[in-house]
Amino acid sequence: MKTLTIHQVYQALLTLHGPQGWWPLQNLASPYHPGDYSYPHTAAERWEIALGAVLTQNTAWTNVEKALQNLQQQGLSHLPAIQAVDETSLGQALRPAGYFRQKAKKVKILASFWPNFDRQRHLPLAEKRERLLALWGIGPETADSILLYAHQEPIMVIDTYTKRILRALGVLDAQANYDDWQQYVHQEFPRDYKMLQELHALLVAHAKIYFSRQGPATSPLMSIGKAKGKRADKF
DNA sequence: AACCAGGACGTGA
DNA sequence: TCACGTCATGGT
Repeated sequence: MKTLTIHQVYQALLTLHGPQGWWPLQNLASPYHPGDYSYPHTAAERWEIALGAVLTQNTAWTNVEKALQNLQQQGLSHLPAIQAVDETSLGQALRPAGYFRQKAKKVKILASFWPNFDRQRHLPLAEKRERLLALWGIGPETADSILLYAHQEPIMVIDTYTKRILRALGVLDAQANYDDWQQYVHQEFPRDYKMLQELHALLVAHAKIYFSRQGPATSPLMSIGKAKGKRADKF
């Protein structure tokens, strides 16, 4: 079946939605503006991205924002405060983000690991990825989100939205696993962190509008490509 | 009132 | 490996 290339998808989404400019955290000193890929500049900003990557696991970003507001109000935005607070209290602040007991544990583990890891951010990508994956609570998507957005490493994030859109376009079959998806994108798309950030952010923005499980919207991508069906109905 | 949201882990086969 | 249950709050 004839399908769009990843690069064609990227160009189409860029025309449709414009530059996204992730990561969309709110507590940052220097917010991430579309077109500005020099961010993040400071250790505090890199930590906020890592924190947000854990909090948004299978969770709507609006709920993550509420949890981040709680942390700020309770003086728990910075790393030392999170390291000092007990897990139960941290969990209460994280309640709006869901899975609050698990996420409190995950955040405590990541917080103790982060300073040394961030200090060694010049280490090889593969080694850093292994170290992240060795942590309880950090899976492939969270690890790659941290590497791509906090450390500006050229690695693709594969989330449910990415798979949903690319599968609907007939890119890979249903039995592909995370590494299969990632290798495919890496083969077909420039290994450039700025472009990979935009590609992923654009896929998420597009999916929120046109690939929600409830919404009736029909994606313009489906008419550009030759994929059959207006939108994927089962994933 | 079910269903869903930018996953990851533990378990059993 | 891999499918399946579990974790949890807030919006639609």
